[in-house]
Amino acid sequence: MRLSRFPLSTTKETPSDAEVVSHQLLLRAGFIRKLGAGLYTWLPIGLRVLKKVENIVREEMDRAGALEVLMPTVQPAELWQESGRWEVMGAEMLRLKDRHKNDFCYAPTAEEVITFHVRQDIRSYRQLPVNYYQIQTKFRDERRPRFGLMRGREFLMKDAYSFHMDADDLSREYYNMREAYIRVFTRLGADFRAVQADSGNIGGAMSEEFHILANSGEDLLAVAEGGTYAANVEAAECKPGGSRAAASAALERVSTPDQKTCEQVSKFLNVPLTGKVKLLVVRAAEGQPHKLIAIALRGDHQLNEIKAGKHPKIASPLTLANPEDVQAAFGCETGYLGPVNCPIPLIADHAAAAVADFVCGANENDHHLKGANWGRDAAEPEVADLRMIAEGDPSPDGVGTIKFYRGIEGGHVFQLGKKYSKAMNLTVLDAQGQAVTPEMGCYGIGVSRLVAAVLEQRHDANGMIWPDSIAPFRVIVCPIGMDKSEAVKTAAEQLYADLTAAGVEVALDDRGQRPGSMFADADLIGIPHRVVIGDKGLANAQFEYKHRRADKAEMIPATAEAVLEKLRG
RNA sequence: CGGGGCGUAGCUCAGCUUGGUAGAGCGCUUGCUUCGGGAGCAAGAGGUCGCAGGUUCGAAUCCUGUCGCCCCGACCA
Repeated sequence: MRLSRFPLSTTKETPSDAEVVSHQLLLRAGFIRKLGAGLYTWLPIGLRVLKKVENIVREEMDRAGALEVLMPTVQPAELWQESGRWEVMGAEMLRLKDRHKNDFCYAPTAEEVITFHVRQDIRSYRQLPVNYYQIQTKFRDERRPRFGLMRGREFLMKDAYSFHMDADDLSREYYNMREAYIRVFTRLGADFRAVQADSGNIGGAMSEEFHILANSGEDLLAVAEGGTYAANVEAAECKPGGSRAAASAALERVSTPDQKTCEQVSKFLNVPLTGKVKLLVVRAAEGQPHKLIAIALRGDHQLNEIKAGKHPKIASPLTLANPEDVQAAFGCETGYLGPVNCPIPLIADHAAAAVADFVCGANENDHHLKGANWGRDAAEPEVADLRMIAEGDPSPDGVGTIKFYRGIEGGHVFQLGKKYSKAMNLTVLDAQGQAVTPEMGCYGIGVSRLVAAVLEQRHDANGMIWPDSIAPFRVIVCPIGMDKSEAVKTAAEQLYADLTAAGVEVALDDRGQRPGSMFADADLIGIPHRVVIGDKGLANAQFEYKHRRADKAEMIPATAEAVLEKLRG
C-alpha cells in the first residue's frame, strides 16, 4: 500500500475525552473515530487490524470444527418472549418497532435465534453435536459506555452455540473451545489468563473467562502464585480455615462513642481487624421468615455480593437493607451491629465463625462488646462462603497464595445446560426414538474489544506496538528525500515491489514527508518492522532496519532478501 | 439512575466572573527556504459560539428549557 493513497489521519495531541491508553492511541493514530457514546467508526487502517483479529478467531473456530453462520442483528420479540428474557433484560436491550408496530430488538446476543433455527433443522441425535458460530455486530445499551472500544455499545463479537445429546459431550466441546481460545489469545500476542467465572444471568454451570492482563482492566482476578488456580474474584471460593480457638475472655460491654467503622473501633480498642466481627444487613429471599437477614464477616473481609446473592436465604440480586429498616430491627445505627442478641436470622462467613473472643457491635448506639464468643454469647451461626477472597489468602485448591491482577475480559466460555433448549422446546430424538432436550454451550469473544485490550499491553511512549499477526502492515518502507534522489526512489520502489511479490504486507511511505514525521507516524501506528532508505546507506549498498521494539536501528544489505530475512527472524 | 463537569474553527482549548468588532496553538491552502525523529518565514481559507425561547438598545457571555458528550458512583451475557 502506498501511503500517498492511504490517508492516515494521525494527531500529536491526545483527545481530552480518552481515559485509557488504547482509546487515546486508537484515536491519535486514526484507527477509529467516535460517532456517538459507545459508537465508533473503523477507519481503513484500524479496520485492517480488526479484520486480522476476526480472521484469527475464524481460523481457530473453523479448525476446532465450529460452523460459521450469519444471523440478523434485528430479532423478533417473540423469540425473546419464549425464553422469558424479553422481560428479564432491562434497558440494556435496544427495542425497536417496525412499521406494523411489531416488537424487535437489536441483538445483544443470539441464544434464542440459534435455538430457534436448531429447532427447525435438527431432529435426530445423528445430527448432533453441532457448534454454530457467527462474527456479527452486537448492541448493548450500556448505562455507561466508556474506555472507547473496551466498553462500547455497538461492538463486534464472535458468538458460538453448541448443542449436545448429553452433558459429557457438552463438556468435551467446552474443553475443545477452551483450547481454541487459548490458540486465539496466544496468536494475538497477549498475556492472558483463563479464570473461573461467575456465569451471571445468562445461566449455566461451568464457566471460564479469558482475560488480558492490564492495569486498566475492569475486572479483578485472583491468581495463585506458585499454583494454577485463577478465578474472577466474583467467583473465587474461600475455603474454611482452621478451627476456632476456645473462648478465653469474659464478655464485656465497652463505650465506643462515634466509633462506627471497623477501622475506627479496631484502633480505638487496639485490637486487630481480624479479631472483629462485623454485621451487614441485607434483604432476605422471598418466603423467608424475616424480611431481613444478617451477614457476619470478619473485620478485615469484604462481602462478595455475587456469592452471597446465590445463598438460598438471601435475596438475589443482593440488596443492602436501608438504614431505617435496620434501625427498626436493631434499635441502633448500622455502625453498632453485632451477633450477640441479634434480632434477625444470621449467616456467618466461615472466617467470621472461626474467630474467638471477638469484638463486635453491642446493638446499642456508641457501644461495642469485647470477648464475645459464638456458642456462648451468640448462637452458633449457620455458616457459608460469603466473603471476597483477599490477597495473601491460601489458594482455594490448596496450592499457592492468592495475588490480585486486573484483567480485560476478552472471551467467555459457558456450559449453559438446558436453560434455553428447555424454555424454547427444543427436542431431538435419541437412538431409542425418545425426545431429548439437548445440552447447550455458548462461547463468546469480544473481537473489537480485543483490539483495544492487546493495545493496553502493547504500546510505549511513541505509540502502538503490534505483533506481526495483527499489525495493519508488517513492514513500512521510509524513503528519505524520495523526490530528490533518483537512487532512493528507485530502491524504495524496487523493495516495495519485491516485498509485495513475496506476499508481505508492506506500506510505502511515499507521501514526501520529512523524516521526523515519517518515523513518528510509523511508530504511532505500530508497524513491527521499519526499513529506512537514504542516500547515505545506499552509498554502501545498505538499508537501515529497525524493529518497533528495538532501541536502535541496524544496517542490512540493500536487498529484499535481507529484509525478508529480518521478518523471519 | 444519583452526583459533578463540558458543548466556541477539522482537532486541543482561551474568551463568559464584570454583556459591546470572535481569539490562540495544531492541522489545512499557496509561495520561498529546508530535508535522518512531528522544520522556518510569509501570505491565506475556515466559526449559525449545541439547539430553542427569554432579558436587553445590544447576548458566546445573563436567565429558562432542551439535546449531546465526559468523569465519579451504582449497574452490567
